[in-house]
Amino acid sequence: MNADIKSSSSVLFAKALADPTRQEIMELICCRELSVGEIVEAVGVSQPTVSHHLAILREATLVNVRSEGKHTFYSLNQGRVVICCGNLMEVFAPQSAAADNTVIQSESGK
Amino acid sequence: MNADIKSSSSVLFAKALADPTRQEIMELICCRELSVGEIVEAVGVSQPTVSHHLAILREATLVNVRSEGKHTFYSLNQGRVVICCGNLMEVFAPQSAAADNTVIQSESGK
DNA sequence: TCAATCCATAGACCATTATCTATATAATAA
DNA sequence: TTATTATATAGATAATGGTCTATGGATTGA
Repeated sequence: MNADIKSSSSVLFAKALADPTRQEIMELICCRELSVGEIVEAVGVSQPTVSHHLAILREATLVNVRSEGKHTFYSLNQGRVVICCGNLMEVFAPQSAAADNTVIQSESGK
Repeated sequence: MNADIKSSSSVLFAKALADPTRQEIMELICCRELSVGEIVEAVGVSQPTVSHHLAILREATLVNVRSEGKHTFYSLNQGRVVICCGNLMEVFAPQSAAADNTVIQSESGK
């Protein structure tokens, strides 16, 4: 076990969150779909930079993507956030009551 | 609100977790105290590198530190992990049942 | 078909970071 | 005191990462 923590999903998840612009994007699309253009307008960086961040979020399976005509809509995968946070707590807070909470368990096991 | 997400504790937390060596160290000291030398022996990088990683974990208040003679013992701050994960879920998974779990709420409010 | 729009990718550039060696500091032992 | 051990800090180096401009591919409208 624990063969390659380097490519573990926990590291991938943390890396995806380890940038303020990405967290800003995640907040924007947390509870709604936004097109790339709308995200660009909101965060104030260039369109390729936003695409770059979205690619990282995609690779971490943290976003849902939907294409419609010329537009591509992104929304946050909240369930994935819950699963990843649950995994972190299972590994790094096993002695905490929250770490083996049944709600989190059932989410992470789906 | 949301004045400077750049220096937010969520970004600091994610950055602390965004390295495989640091996650390895966190696992090692998750449920016990280890001296710096013991950590060095376990992770296979140089002592200054381990000290560097421990400094980052300290700045994220993710470790408890105790000095005893020549030795310095580190252990993981599990409660902090729970709080930070709870914050992440509140922000990035507000529509999930796990995000406003009472156990997490009481922990993050202490 | 042609032009315009939307988004992704490529490449360059600069900042950050992970790692190392060397050294400083602090505590203990001789 | 002097030597030894344990840890932190400083500085150098190489890799990673965030951002930009330029460009390509796909879709739509004229």
